[in-house]
Amino acid sequence: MSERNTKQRATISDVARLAGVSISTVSRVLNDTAPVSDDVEKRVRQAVELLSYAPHAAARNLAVRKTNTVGLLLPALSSSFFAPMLRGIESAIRRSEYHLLVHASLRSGDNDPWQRHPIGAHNADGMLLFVNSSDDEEILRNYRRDFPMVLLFFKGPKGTDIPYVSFDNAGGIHQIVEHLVSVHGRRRIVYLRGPVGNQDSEERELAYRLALAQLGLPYDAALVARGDYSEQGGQAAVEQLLATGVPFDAVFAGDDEAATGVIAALRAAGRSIPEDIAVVGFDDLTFAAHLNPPLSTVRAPIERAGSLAARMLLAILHGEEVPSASPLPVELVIRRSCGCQASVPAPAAGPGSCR
Amino acid sequence: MSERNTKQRATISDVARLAGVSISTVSRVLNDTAPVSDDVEKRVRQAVELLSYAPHAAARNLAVRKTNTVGLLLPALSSSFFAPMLRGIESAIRRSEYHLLVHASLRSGDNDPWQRHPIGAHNADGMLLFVNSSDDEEILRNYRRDFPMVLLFFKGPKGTDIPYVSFDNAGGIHQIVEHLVSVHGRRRIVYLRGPVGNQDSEERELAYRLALAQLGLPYDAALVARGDYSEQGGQAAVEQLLATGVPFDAVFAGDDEAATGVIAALRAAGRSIPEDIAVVGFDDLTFAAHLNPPLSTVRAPIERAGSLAARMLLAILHGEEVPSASPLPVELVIRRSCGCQASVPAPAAGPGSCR
DNA sequence: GTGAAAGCGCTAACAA
DNA sequence: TTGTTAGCGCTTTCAC
Repeated sequence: MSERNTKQRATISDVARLAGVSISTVSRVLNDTAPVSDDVEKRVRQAVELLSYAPHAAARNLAVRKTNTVGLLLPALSSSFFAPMLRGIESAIRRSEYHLLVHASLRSGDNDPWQRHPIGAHNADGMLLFVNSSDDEEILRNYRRDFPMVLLFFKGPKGTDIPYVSFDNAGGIHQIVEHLVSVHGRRRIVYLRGPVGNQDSEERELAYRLALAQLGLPYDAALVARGDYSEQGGQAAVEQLLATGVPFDAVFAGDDEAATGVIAALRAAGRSIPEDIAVVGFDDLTFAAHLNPPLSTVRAPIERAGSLAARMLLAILHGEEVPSASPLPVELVIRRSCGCQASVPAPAAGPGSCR
Repeated sequence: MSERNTKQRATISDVARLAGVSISTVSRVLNDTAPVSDDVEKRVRQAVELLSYAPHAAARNLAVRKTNTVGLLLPALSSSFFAPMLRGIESAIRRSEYHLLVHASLRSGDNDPWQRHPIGAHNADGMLLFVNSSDDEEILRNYRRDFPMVLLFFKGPKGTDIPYVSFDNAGGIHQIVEHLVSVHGRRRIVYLRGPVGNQDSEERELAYRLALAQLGLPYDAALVARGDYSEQGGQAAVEQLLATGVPFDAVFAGDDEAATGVIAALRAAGRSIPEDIAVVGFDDLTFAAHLNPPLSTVRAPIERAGSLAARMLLAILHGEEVPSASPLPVELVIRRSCGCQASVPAPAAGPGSCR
């Protein structure tokens, strides 16, 4: 039988006793906070090693009034979009002295205090926020307390100036819509929305309308379908569109996941892509290149955005004044679903070119 | 200018003072740990509301000697594999009183103590571990201290009996290999490994060899290629295989990400899939159905595994004895890349059938 | 039903 | 260079 050693965790006093010094001395060598004689330092380090001592974070946090962790609040951990974002955040946080506390908050309105404030000043020094609005109250409260925050892909409640990161939605969308009409002669382009309340989606819709106007194309409200940045959402939206009989020759999905649903629905309905209907997405998630046909889309630097947001938060935590980042540039990625024949992805192709 | 309110966080004493009671009373009503008169309770709750007080986690943790958080250690946050796993873990943790502390530990061997023990008894009550072996020392230390752990997809160091979750690799692989040979007559099937040290990959290789033997096929070491569960790895492996000229008529990739690389490399070399070479994967990640051709694979219940592991850890934290879970059943998913013509995925098709 | 007071393990003055 | 001590904000006996 495995003989488990149930002895308690060693504390700083244990180390001090074993090394024959006071606890403050131990604290000093561990934190390099004051000079200590070589001899003493050696003894302390030996004791630490022997007891495999590790300082208790909660106690330290309490004493220094700092938790050494930053929180991340988002709607879900899964999804192809969050993966690169998380990677960016994690890599930035890892090179700092902070830990990352993550909370995915699908539902809200709970009354358990631990659920109501999953992350806040009580357990983090600052937080990264990706929420679908509606949490304004909580954000404002933190804002008033000067609690460090950085927002991911949305502006905070009005009246606040919380720094945030964002994509240059307008620029990317102008390019891809122009590509669809100038190169492929599409004229009835449906826009597939993201979840209601998603600021990115709203910006993208605006940009879509603007692009249409600039290209001299009429805006038809019937061509705006509601999705939720999910495959099922995209599929359902297209099925409904097909059912109503509104004519269209292209669909611009608010994100790539929705685009895969669009493709599936179109194909199931016997429409060929891109001949009958061109489809394009947004984000350039990892699977986009492997879809059938390979998806033309707008590449958003998601990982970079995550890393940037984290670094902004870190800077704030280090006492710096941090303004919102300017919108991160996106890039047109032309593959086949728009009608181009490029067999190789042609990054940075201008809207007028095709490969 | 926004007029920020820089007042300090309210503490329990502030609440007590405002409510005209002692701090112990406040603690009592907040934790429902002893009867309190209705009147007092009301006053306390009002004060809490007024000050928007939230207990300071570190202080509470210190007092109760419990952190109320569980840690998750994994090699990376991104990747299509971790996404569902994280979702499973998160959803289980969220319905408990615990928080989730995440740490992605790409590199190791660092000497900063915070890096060396990113998660442990100092900041968590238990942990979920997804590591590529080599961290045995740390695991053993925690094990000896009775620190609650649950391992994800690997058995712990020998001599330990740390509970873990796993997939029924053997069963799934037997089915898919048999399908490849019985239905499609493939005889030279390459196995594309995962990262060295990955137990799942080793199990899968063993199962592959066993299946070959049972089907009366010879084992050829030249048909075992090394990958790393990544698209690039799969691509490189196939390119090399092609370069050496070893003949093969199918490739079984250790996971779906590698399979996409395999497909890309094969196609780039002008081989048609599945006519020339059949390819199958493992996991059934979200993109598998959308590949071209749609990927036949073995579906692993990743999200369920994550959730199960988290619930096991929670059970241990609640004082229960928890044995390792029996391997989670996997399921053959036949699409087109194996040579079947099914236009619709046929879940649970037997190895002998094709749609 | 309520309050006083002793810690939880650590850091940071302040002395020596 | 080192030790003593007073907290950090909270829970939890132990009295009352």
